[in-house]
Amino acid sequence: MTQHSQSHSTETDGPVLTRGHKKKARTRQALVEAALRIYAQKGVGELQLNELAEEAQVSNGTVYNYFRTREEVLEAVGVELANQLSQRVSAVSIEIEDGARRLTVGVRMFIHQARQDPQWASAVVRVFQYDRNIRSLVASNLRNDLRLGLQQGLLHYGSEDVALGLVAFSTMGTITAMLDGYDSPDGDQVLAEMLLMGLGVPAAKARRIATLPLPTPQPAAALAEPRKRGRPRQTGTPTS
Amino acid sequence: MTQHSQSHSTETDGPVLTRGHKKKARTRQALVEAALRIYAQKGVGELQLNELAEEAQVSNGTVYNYFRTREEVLEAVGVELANQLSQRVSAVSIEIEDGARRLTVGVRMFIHQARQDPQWASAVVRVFQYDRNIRSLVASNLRNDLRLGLQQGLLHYGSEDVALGLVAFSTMGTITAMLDGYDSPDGDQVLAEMLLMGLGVPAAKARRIATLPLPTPQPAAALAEPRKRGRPRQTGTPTS
Amino acid sequence: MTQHSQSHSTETDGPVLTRGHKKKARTRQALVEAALRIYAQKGVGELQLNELAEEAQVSNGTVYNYFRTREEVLEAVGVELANQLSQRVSAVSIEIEDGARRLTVGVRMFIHQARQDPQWASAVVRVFQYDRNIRSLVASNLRNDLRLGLQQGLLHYGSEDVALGLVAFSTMGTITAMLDGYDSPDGDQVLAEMLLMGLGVPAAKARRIATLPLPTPQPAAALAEPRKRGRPRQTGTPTS
Amino acid sequence: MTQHSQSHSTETDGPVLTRGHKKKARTRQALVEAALRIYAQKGVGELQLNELAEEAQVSNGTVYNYFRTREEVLEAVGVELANQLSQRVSAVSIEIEDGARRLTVGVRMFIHQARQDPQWASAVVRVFQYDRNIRSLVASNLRNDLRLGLQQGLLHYGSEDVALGLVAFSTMGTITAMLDGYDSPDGDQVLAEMLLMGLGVPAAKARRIATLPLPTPQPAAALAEPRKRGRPRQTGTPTS
DNA sequence: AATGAATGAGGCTTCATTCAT
DNA sequence: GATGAATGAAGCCTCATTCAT
Repeated sequence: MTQHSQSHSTETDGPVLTRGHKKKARTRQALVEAALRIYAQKGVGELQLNELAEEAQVSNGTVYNYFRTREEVLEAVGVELANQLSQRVSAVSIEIEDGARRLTVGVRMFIHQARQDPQWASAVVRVFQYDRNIRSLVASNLRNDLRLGLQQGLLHYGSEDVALGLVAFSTMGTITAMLDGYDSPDGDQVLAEMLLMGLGVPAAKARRIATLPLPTPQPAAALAEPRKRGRPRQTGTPTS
Repeated sequence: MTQHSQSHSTETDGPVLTRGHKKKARTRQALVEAALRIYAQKGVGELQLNELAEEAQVSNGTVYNYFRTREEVLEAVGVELANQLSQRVSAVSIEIEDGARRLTVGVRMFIHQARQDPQWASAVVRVFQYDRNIRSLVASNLRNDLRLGLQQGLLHYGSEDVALGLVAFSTMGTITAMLDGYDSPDGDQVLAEMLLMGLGVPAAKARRIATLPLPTPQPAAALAEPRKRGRPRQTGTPTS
Repeated sequence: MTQHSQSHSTETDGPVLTRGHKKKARTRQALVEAALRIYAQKGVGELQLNELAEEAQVSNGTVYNYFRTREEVLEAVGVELANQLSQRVSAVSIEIEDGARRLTVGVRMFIHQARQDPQWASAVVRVFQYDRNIRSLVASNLRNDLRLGLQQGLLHYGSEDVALGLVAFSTMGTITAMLDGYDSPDGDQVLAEMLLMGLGVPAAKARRIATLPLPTPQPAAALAEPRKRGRPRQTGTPTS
Repeated sequence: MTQHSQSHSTETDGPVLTRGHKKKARTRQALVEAALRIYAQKGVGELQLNELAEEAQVSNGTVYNYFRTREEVLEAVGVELANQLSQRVSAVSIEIEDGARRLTVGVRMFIHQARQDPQWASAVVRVFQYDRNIRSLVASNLRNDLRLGLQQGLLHYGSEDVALGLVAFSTMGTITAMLDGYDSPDGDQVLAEMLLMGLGVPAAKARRIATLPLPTPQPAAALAEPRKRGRPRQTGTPTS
């Protein structure tokens, strides 16, 4: 009954799948995106399927044509987000050979995109907190850059795991702070510089690398569609 | 007449612990501690009041003699944890005048305690993620040390907010990584060193400061009481 | 364990009971009166024992020193109110020999007192609706007057039961309307006149009887004490 | 899309009853009717939603597809009953031009129906006591007849509000007495005669109007469906 | 596939009652 | 007796899931 058309990923599946009944796959995508919007506002654990259905403009029963269970929705959204992340990051630093710069670019692009699309950023941060698989994925991306920099003699660190944590969590932290209302305009550069220094890059060089212009940004897509119906809501998100 | 007789735990409860008369009011403390244990295992949003009651060995109705609503429990526990944090941190670095060292000691002690009491650590991390008030509190503690180090010419950073995020989130991240299973034995020193370097301390000096022996640790207390009854548990939160 | 000191009735038991420990009996009376105030505001079925305790300025446990169960409280209050009613009514028309006038005076006094003490009136109306024993009591008082009037050739009616209902319910209705906000200044006279006419008294005579001056009113007593303590409520834990 | 599809019952549902498509939406009506049966047995304030669900043969959750809260159920049932009342009354006296007779017919029909369907009567009386909006509605219906009678020179009264209370409450009182076990066979005629006299109609004329034959009665419908499952019941309301 | 009503387990909350001090 | 914390049954309400159309 469910169909599981494997069309996640970020919209890139243009000519894939017999284009006759794209509608079906679109609904699934609409659900996933709606879920991300809800994540952004209320957190992962707070996602409710009737709200999801409403947000995606389908009836509640329809959700079950695409997912067998709530758990499956969470998983699918996690996968989708992971794909988005991989893709956005790798797209941007694909041509860079320098490990330190790859790292820098990744961190800064991430923060940039977060500033442009706070909803997406909020969802990412929350999933990162919620789902250790996502953390693993992010880590494995970073790990490559770190090792590359190490081999190239650009970076120096005592523990790869600690370095990993430093980079990943301080980036997420900067975004969190931004969402909390503490936004420094060139926070991305400042953070990148600090991180490079922390990873053994001399101050002058760190600053130079951290302030290089970024490659052309990606089109964000896929999120930010506002909800249609309903009063201002007030169901969820307690403190944060 | 009814409530909050004894209040905030970590007070030094002067003469005798069991002063008889207010023995009942210690139930509140039992509830808060039970809540922390549950946070540690399942997350903040997953706290359920019947489970809380069971964990604290009281009946469900008793919870409502101390908190009007579930929301109030979350808040009270957040406050409690915030108090614990402030106190532990300030207790440990109270005699240190050097901003860079204060920072270092704080970060390292925190990680140490987390390693000794993973349950407490898990609760702290989760509350930190969940509750922006806790983040604010941690930030304000750190801010003092940062400014001190800056005035003393020991630290150099471009943005206080970013520096704040760097220190706080990478510390929490290191603990999260530890709880995820990535434990580096000297992680605290390594992280401290990286952070100092990131904040402009020369490499050699950073290493020296980061490897100084720590002051005598505090008795952790207050957590780690095991649950008594119940099935093997495993109800909640999937991934994290 | 309970004491059941039979001191209900309306304060008249001056020199009864060894006056040593009147305090005890006073508490019981305080509870009954508090209950009446709550009846007036929320209705009989809505009485809650913790609220009762607060209103009576005792602790919740104390209620159970005087009543074994909530049901017993309701009953005691019903009895008290019945006594009050009998007493007030009979006190006022005790010297009147004319059935029609007795009826008239009873109805009018009742409405008068209701206007002077709306809280008491509200309680009476609600108990009248709730408790058929009270209805019986009121009925039996009225029945005497009706029969008297019939024997004296002053009243004429086809069914005693219907006449009873007419008088009792329209009186309660007038009070209810008053509490609903529809207050006619001399509603008591108007109603009495209508009732007399309905019971076969010629119009002129009805008006004359209905407009006779009333005997001296009773001191109301026993209700209307305001609540003492408390901010606007705030039962729970103030956390901090 | 979710709520109150069919609304207020007593509509004549034109062609076929079971039109298939909106069959589901008739659940609402089942709920309202079930609520009336419970009102009749236990009182308005005593309505419990699990019992309501059982009585209406749906699961408890279903109730919340139609009403957001218990309070909303009470309100909706009140409105429904108000509609039923308006309709029944106006249906019966629609062709009568004489204010006194309209009044008489209304009162008598009401008592008749109450005798035929004591469950419905009990619900009506209880709602009338509980809900001042219902009282207002009844009043506004009566008011028209009273004014008409006044204009026509048939009725004479000093205060419309008092007259209103007299008629309405004595009618409800007669029904209450009937439910209490005091049933006079011609109670409706006797009461009507008394009321007319009370409103200034000469005795002979009053009797003549009060004893005229009534129009054909309405089919009562909508109540009296027995409960299916369950223990012998008897949980609630003690006295009345 | 889509819809939306129905379901019911399970969580939150209240409140009469008990009990130790 | 008086107190007020503790108790737990019972009611309200939510929400993932099922099902008939």
